Amino acid sequence: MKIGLRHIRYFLVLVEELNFRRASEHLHISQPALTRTIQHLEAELQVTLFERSQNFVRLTDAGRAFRDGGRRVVNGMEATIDLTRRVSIGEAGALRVGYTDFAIADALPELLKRFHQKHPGITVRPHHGVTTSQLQELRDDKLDIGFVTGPVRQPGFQSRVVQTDRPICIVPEGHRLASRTSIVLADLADEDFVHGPADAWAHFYDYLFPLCRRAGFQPRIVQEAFNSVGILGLVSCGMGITILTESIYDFATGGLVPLPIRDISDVMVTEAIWASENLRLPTQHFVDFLEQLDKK
Amino acid sequence: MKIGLRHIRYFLVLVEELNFRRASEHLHISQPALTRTIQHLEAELQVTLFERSQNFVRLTDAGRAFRDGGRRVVNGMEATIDLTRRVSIGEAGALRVGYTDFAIADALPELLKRFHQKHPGITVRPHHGVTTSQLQELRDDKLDIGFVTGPVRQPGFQSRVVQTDRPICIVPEGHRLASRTSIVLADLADEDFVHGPADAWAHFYDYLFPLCRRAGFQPRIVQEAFNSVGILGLVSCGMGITILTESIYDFATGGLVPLPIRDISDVMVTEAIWASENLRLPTQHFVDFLEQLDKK
DNA sequence: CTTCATGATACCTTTTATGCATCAAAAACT
DNA sequence: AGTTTTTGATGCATAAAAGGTATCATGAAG
Repeated sequence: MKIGLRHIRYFLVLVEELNFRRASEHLHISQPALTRTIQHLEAELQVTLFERSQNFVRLTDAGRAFRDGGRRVVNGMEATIDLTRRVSIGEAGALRVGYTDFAIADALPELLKRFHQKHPGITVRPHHGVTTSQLQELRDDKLDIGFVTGPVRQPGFQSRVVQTDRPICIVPEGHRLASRTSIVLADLADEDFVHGPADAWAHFYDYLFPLCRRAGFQPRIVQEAFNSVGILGLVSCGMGITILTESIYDFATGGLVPLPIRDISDVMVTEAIWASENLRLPTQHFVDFLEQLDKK
Repeated sequence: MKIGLRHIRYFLVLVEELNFRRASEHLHISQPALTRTIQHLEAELQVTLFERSQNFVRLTDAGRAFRDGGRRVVNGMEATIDLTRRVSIGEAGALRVGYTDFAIADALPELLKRFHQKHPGITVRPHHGVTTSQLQELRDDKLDIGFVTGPVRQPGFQSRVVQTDRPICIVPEGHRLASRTSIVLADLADEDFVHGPADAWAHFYDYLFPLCRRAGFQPRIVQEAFNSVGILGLVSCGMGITILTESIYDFATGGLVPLPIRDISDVMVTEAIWASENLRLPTQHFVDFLEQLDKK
């Protein structure tokens, strides 16, 4: 015979009552049934849990230890059952969200905050990553939703624009262009650029390079940093200039000058992307949430 | 029907194997029995835990939640059973130990350290208190062992001397006696004394006052502090002098001068005291431990 | 000295769990 | 293409566990 949750539940009620008959009534069973269940429990444990006499029933030291542990077990079981049910109806769960520097600097924080208000049981697990790595993680089912630099067209996946940014040029204080109020792209033809590695930042380059080519030059990238904070850092110590978005510039600590670029009309888009089929419930909730944003 | 630990154990094995037949062999039951148990579990939870087909068995999101919670429950149950058994044979448990300033300043730390080495499963719960309050707590079964200022003779309790201290006089730097290398009690006849409250420190007074009376004076107590640290503090700011033990003087931070008292031959004893009957197992272990100290 | 309340035991019934035989469907093999 | 094997599910009979009723022994209260 093995110890089951039934034994523990009966035991805990008896601990409260310290009287077999009253405890058995509370449990809606007969008194002999309770007596035998406690006997079986003690036999299986090889431990006396109660001192009994006709006058009193009281816990032994070992009984107290079993009471404390038993309560934890029963509470843990109830919590587990509750959580499992909530997960099964999508009221609880985890959502793995990928994001780029561009997304986290602008729309994403507010978006996640509102999603959390609507679905407080769903834990958002943020995964930082560039567009290419997020797309791979989506295909590998390591990620539920990606926030990536668009436009992306991935077979089996759907996407939706959540953010548009007009790129700006960022130069260090004291730079020859720092006193200008705005520029055109051609002004940057002979500048040194600071940016991210070509493989990781491929999607941003796909957006930026054609614009420069149209303006008649190929940007000369002389320094690479692994994220936008690093890029801004290198710019501020005079290693070169860069083109990023205004929201990212807002994170800079100083020593930098933002310059609007008059002849860029194309915006840079950040898209949410997710699998078109077999969505997990938290993902489905997030997609519904994104779609409701349009209606409001 | 209710969920029992059996359901969870079977479920967890199936989670490991993800194959009903193999899991049933591992459990030493037939495959239909396992299928039924999992069906009952899912019916009771009203949750699908596994996606099944003839080709594969895999967990749902809810199944993963139940797996994590179920593991905690089963581990908690096993730990509880183990702890309960250990408590019942006295291998684990709690020992409520009372101690005075005199005890904790000298013998007790080493004693408790060695006891813990011998019985690592027993947690010592220290309760600071003066002799009188410890005796009350022993009678009320709030304490298993007291370390008190002796001699005490309490009906139904046994005691054993664990520490003897020769009292010394402690005066502040710059005091008229501070340059002496030792004194006799009569030197203190006209001094102001700092000590603890009469009710709480009754046992110490019972030891000290007769000595002073024999030396021909009644100590004049002008300041009271609640513990020995407070007494030493008041002495060091010149409020008076005191008589305590050398081990307590060792805790002083400075500004004090210790003076041996040549004409005190009676030592001050600290005793361990415990009930003579119906000892809890940890208490019995401690008493046995104290008795083994003599043999070594 | 009786009455009452307690926890334990004996005996029987109901409920639950299990094993065996078997099925339908898909995969693996010939 | 056809056969064999493997998978999880189901029907039915059996074993084991849990429960109920009646009753006992013991100590407390009246």
